[in-house]
Amino acid sequence: MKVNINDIARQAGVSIATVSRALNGHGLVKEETRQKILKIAHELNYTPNPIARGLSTQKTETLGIILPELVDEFFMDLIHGIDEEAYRQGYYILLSSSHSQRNIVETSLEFMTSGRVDGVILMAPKMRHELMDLVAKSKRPIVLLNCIANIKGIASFNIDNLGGAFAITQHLVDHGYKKIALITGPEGNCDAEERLKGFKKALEQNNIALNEDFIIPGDFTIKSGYYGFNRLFTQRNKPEAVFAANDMMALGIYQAAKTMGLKIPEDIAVVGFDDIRLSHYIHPRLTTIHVPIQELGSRAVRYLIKMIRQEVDPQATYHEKLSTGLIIGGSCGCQVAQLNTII
Amino acid sequence: MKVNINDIARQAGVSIATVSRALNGHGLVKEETRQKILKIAHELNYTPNPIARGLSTQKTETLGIILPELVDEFFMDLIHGIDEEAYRQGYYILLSSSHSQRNIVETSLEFMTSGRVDGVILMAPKMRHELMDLVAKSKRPIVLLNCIANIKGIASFNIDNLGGAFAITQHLVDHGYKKIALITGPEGNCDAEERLKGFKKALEQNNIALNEDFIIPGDFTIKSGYYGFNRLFTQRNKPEAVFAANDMMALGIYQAAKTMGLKIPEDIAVVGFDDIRLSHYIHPRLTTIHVPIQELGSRAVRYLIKMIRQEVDPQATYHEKLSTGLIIGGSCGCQVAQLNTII
DNA sequence: CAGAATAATGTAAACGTTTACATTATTTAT
DNA sequence: ATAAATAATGTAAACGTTTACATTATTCTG
Repeated sequence: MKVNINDIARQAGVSIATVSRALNGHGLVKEETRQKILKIAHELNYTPNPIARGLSTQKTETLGIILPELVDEFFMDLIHGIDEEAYRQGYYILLSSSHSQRNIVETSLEFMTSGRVDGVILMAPKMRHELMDLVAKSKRPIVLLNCIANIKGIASFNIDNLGGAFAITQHLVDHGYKKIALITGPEGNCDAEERLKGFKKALEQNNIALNEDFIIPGDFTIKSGYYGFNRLFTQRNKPEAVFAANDMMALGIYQAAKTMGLKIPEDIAVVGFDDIRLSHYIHPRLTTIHVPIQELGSRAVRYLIKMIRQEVDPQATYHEKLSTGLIIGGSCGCQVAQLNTII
Repeated sequence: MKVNINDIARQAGVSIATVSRALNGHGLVKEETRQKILKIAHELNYTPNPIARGLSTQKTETLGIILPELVDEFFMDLIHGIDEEAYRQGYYILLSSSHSQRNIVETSLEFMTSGRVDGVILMAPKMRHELMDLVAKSKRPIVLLNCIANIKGIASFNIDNLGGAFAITQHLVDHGYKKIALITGPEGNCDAEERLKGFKKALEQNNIALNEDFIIPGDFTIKSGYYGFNRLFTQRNKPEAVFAANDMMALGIYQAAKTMGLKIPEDIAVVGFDDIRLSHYIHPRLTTIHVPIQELGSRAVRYLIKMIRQEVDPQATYHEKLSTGLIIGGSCGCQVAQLNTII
């Protein structure tokens, strides 16, 4: 039979309020009484029912995590970071992702109104109006994981896309490349837009004229990298280096280069962005930007819990941009020892 | 101000019990009354508080998912399958994973006793005694995702490791290879043990003597594949084909082969198990066994919900083994068109 | 029309915890 | 010793829903 607080109180010869105070560590309880209660609770394997506690306190110690999809290691790393930090702070993770049967607006609405979660981490690469409305109206703390920065009353976290793209483009420039192309991410995706900005900024700061023919639209898939590179190399004016706005597209470029009989980096230097695991194992190892995804997850959780606990103002405007790191492989032209290659 | 059931009842001029009956669709309610209540609830944006409902019904419509780790695409695919099916059936996912700060026994105990979840999906590659005790004593339905099969009162799901290993070993035999090696998975990991069994069974059924020197222990990492292959090829007696018990180890074999100046499949045929995404992009494409991980997740959820709803006996013994598929690449010696390669 | 059966609704309590405020016990100060 | 202050405990209600069983309303049958 399930033990409840009344059983503990009866056996300890005190009221249920005293049991509650003893177990929760606030309110006055004589130390002697408290020890007695703790001992009995331990003997009877009693822990407070979190559902009842949730109804009483209006807090569930649960965080809602809303993701746009669950398709690659990025999301694994993010969830991993979130899970670790949440656990560390005594929170549970209610996970939800968009798929063919559910969209992100419905899920967001539900999490924000249902009482199941104390706060929400929302990742939506494209922030539609209806979503922004929801976020603005929410009674529950929310942390966004995207480019939205310095908007009144919004807390958001992201990686420094612009800084990373700048760094890797600068690296190509430092190699002496002048004709540098970019295969972009999807239109409307703000990470992609920031990477484009970083690319342009690096060219500008190095007094390299931007050639619009060297900006090819992509969609973060291998295929768009493959076809984008094909397009670049069927143009009259050919680049000497190409920056793929993510590593998957860089893989597509590797494919296309092989098909065309081009050598990397001798004929064409290639760099990517996000340092997926695969990038370690291709030849030459891809030069790319490492992004701290787990840390992104854990920092977002930390701030969200601060808001829930009112340790920071939930209405405050806050933004964090996590810095990225340049990972040197051989694909840009650097001479590196390469042990970890497949072929 | 948060609307509650009393507001709806007052405005509809009925009791809260009638509101509850109307919204939950059971118990008698006059259709006219029901429509009126639904209309008002909709106008006031009322939905029942799930926490209060949970306390009353002792059901939260939440499933606890306990995973041993969150490190690769296997877990992403599994969570994806779980998430989709749970959503389809109106359930939420409370996700928890082991990490440096938490072990699987604690988490299992907590999920089974705390009332936060209606049932649990537990994946533990090594079923320790204390875990088996917990599972046996649990008041909540549990589905295991591992090799435990046909144990009294336990429901479990897994992929057909033995069948897949048999099939891929048979494929090597069909190529005419007689000297076939295996790099195993970790000791005590039952998936690994089943793959070893399938390997042995294929040899036996083809009257090929098992050479113990051709069984090399591995741990599912690239490194153990690399060093395992090195060991195989420093032996006097060398194999003509090697089956890596997972694709990551197969990648390690590719590395080692390159280092040694061996060609795949000309000098040594290589096959793997689990068809990770990376296996599509190496040259030659790895011949491997495809495993339906998303389906594993969704079938486990489906059965768990059946147990929760008492549509099946929660004390019944049940096991499902999901069949695998042979994916032909060039690494075994088959001639295949290979477009999707990196180099 | 009256009684029986069925449909519909309401009342009260349950679920298990937390906590504001009232009450009691103990300690301190004069 | 008495009064005031502080510590400790208890009572009652709250949180928001569900549902067993009682009550009332409506319909059916003889």
